[in-house]
Amino acid sequence: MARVPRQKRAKETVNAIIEASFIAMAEHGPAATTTRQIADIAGVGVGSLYEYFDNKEQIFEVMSERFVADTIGLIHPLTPILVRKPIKDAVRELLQQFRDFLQQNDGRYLKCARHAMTLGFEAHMEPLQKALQELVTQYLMHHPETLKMRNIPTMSYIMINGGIFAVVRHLSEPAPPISFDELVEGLATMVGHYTEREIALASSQDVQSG
Amino acid sequence: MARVPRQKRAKETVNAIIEASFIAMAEHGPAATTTRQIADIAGVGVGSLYEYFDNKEQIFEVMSERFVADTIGLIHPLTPILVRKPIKDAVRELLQQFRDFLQQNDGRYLKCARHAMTLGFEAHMEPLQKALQELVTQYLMHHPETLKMRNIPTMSYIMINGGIFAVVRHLSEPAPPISFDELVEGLATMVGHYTEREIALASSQDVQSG
DNA sequence: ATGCTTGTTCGGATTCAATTCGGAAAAAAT
DNA sequence: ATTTTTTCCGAATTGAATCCGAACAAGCAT
Repeated sequence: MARVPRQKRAKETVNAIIEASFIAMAEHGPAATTTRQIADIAGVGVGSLYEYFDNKEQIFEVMSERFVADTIGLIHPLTPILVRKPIKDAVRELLQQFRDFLQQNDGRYLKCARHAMTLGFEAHMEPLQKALQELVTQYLMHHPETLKMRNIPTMSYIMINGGIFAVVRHLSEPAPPISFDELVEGLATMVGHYTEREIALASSQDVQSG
Repeated sequence: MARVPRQKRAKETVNAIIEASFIAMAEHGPAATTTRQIADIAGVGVGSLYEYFDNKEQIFEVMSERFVADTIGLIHPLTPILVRKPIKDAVRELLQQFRDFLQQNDGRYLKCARHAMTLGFEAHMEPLQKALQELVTQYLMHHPETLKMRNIPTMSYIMINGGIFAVVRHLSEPAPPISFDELVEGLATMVGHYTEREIALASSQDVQSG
């Protein structure tokens, strides 16, 4: 941001701009969204955009940041609930909540997420990654038997990255070959089987070595 | 394309433009790549770009198509070799080949894949998806016991999409939390455990119902 | 209230990249 | 050699992004 809004009026302007960006973006996609459209929807002059944002790209960046922050806001309060559930239920619950989250506000987030990759939202994904990492860690602590698994960092890396992309990609497809529910079930099964198999292996190791 | 190149000279021009796009794109990213840069690198006038491409976006589209076609060119001849291997070996081999492929030409493909999402290259990914689907199908046919698994379409969807993204993302990260070998091993293990568990489940079903 | 300073808004002017266009040069066809 | 087709180009056009300075509002001391 070129400048920080000090007065209430200015803060409202900044907010209106971001809101307008979500709307314009959801409607036209990022490439076809012009500064004039954003300004018109926000009800401000074009020049005002540049008071608080260096350029159009930065507006989208702030949008992505807000999206990521809101997603974390979804995950964080969910954590204590998820860690009590069996792993497959936890995965299912998380993904269904995520879907509902994307579909609120007339699917605004969904439409943005669809185009989100079209922007550099990967860059802002790190906090989300951290939040999910934290969720995994919490989960493992509540289920000591899962700590027997090997390669926990590797597997959580795969599940988090692979999971995010599989979901976003699915949402981006106009005619996905499988339903969202099938995707959710598949991811839950995948995670479930992996942990079961690893725990079984760890137990047999115990028998052999101890 | 606005026009089709008929003479050899013209075909060379088109090729030079695409090559130049790869180079410019790898260096500056898609947003910062200008038509003038492409033209300069290709050694042609700006006007020439528009002889064979409707606009800049279309140049990127053709690039994406070439990238996808080249990737398929990697996978296709690999298929008969992979289908004979145990599943974990097949996954390892495929991923290592894919990494080498992305890193050739000074990482040109990798850099493009990194920004690829920034373009609409997802749109052109379908043939790649098909090729991988075909690989999975071939594999299943060569290993009849795996056909007992449930939800094969769902699981291949997850593995293909999740796998591609995990690899591209990992290779793009400046300081990844795990090594590439660990990632490969993790993905191989994940796939391996899943199939083992599913096959075991299917067998116990057989016992119960038959 | 009044004058002063700081913050805010705006839209015309400017800049810059994408795209167009018309004619010159090269290749092919006659 | 001449005509026709294909190719190439870069100056001119266009339109969106960005800048800027005047006009307007808010805060604040006197």
